[in-house]
Amino acid sequence: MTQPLTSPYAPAAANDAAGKVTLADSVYERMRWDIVRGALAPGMPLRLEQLKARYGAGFSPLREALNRLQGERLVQSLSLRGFIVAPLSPEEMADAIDSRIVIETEALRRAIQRGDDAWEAEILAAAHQLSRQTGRIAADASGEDLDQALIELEFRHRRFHRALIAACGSPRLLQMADTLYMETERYRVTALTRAVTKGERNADAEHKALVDAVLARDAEAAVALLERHFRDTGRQVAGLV
Amino acid sequence: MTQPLTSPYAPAAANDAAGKVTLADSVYERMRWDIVRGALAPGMPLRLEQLKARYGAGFSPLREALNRLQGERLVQSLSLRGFIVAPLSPEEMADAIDSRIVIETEALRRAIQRGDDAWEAEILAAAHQLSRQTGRIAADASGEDLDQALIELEFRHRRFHRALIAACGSPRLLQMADTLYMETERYRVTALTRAVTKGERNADAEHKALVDAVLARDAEAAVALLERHFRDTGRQVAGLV
DNA sequence: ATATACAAGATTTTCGAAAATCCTATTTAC
DNA sequence: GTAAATAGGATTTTCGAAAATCTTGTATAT
Repeated sequence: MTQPLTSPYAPAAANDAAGKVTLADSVYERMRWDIVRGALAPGMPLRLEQLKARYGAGFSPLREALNRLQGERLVQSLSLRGFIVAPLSPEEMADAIDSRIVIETEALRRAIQRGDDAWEAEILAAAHQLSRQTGRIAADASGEDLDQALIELEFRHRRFHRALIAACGSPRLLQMADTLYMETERYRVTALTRAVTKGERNADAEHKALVDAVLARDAEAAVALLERHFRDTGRQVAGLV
Repeated sequence: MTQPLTSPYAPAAANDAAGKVTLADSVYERMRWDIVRGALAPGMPLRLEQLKARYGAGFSPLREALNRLQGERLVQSLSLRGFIVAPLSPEEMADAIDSRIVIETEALRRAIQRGDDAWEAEILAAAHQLSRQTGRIAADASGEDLDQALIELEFRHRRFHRALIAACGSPRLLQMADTLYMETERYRVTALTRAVTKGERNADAEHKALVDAVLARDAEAAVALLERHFRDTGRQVAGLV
């Protein structure tokens, strides 16, 4: 449960050795998180000199991180002109959500067919923790701790959706889902604060319905709910832009 | 039409600027091709000193290329212990083919719905060129030119399958399809020579049936044929291992 | 005999400087 | 006045050396 609150993600392309050891690994994670949460603004040029100061690393680890991030579509490389934070746009968001539906509905079908007790238990545990955190934030939306509380919320939200499909049996589907999750997360981050603190939408109810359908092994219902959940979030975010 | 025969692939993550200019780009492409065709054996450790000699580049561009390749699952990074060529295994092949079916059948459905005249024309052109090359190789399977002829075949095969889904309208589905194509290509390469030169299987007929279904805009039939095509190839490759 | 500690060599990772390239502003030519 | 040429500065890209880490083999202790 002790999670580094500054970066709620597990490494997308898990390194074999124990934990992150190299500077490049660390820069990669910190930078990914900075992009997802918008600390590095979309479209912003990433000057090496500036990154060097920000992350306290030389050119090599920075470049290493940048190249990995490029593979996840979080940064774009302009040959001979450096890197920029991947821009956001309604078209890109729509494609990311569409693709996420393709991947995750298939993964969910497989998980429902193959999942065991441990899978069910993890879903319930994750759903509970997510629900608790949502309630906590809605209750007292104070300024100081809010940021940390939202980060924790994001971590639990991530864990819940990962738990749903974890038993799908396909490393590739899971990896693609991870990448797409992060991409769509960039769009959600802005909208998240408002939605949760002001109770503009009750995603909690949607999550609960999803859990019920999944545990009943009703693949069609679960897939329909998941797809609707994604599309609703997309519409909500689009409405804020 | 003038294609560098040593590397039939377009860059997976297309760089914005004109053509490849940096050393890292060039190393990346050459190395990717070397891995796909097996010149760098699966599981083989990639020692920097050795790569430096092979590609005539310093540590920086090599590392850059390695990191990008990692994102496409063509190499694996062992933290603090360098890189290895991603190993091949029946399990990985099955997952790659399965995932490819998920992505490409969806993309094909969309392309059939949205494709215009240019899309149809490109499919016919690609299918024709592929068929011609297949016949050419089956006719005179001489030793010297065979390698180059097979590379050309691979290039045309790639172009055909890309053409089918090109009109799907989703950059992400196309990129994922590209990545998975390369992964599965690693398994086909070994089997390809034997299959084509000995006429053990007539993929040409499968391709033709696919084109017919697609141009008739019969999505269900086309998707079924594509899925069967992928699975058959998988079985054939598995049979040779 | 087995296990632990240590040293030597190999390899990766990181750094900062040097080279190459791009961008911008100014000048020059027409 | 407009366009091409050019110089200066900024930035990326590449290199090779230095630092850090891992691996292997040998010696020492139990």
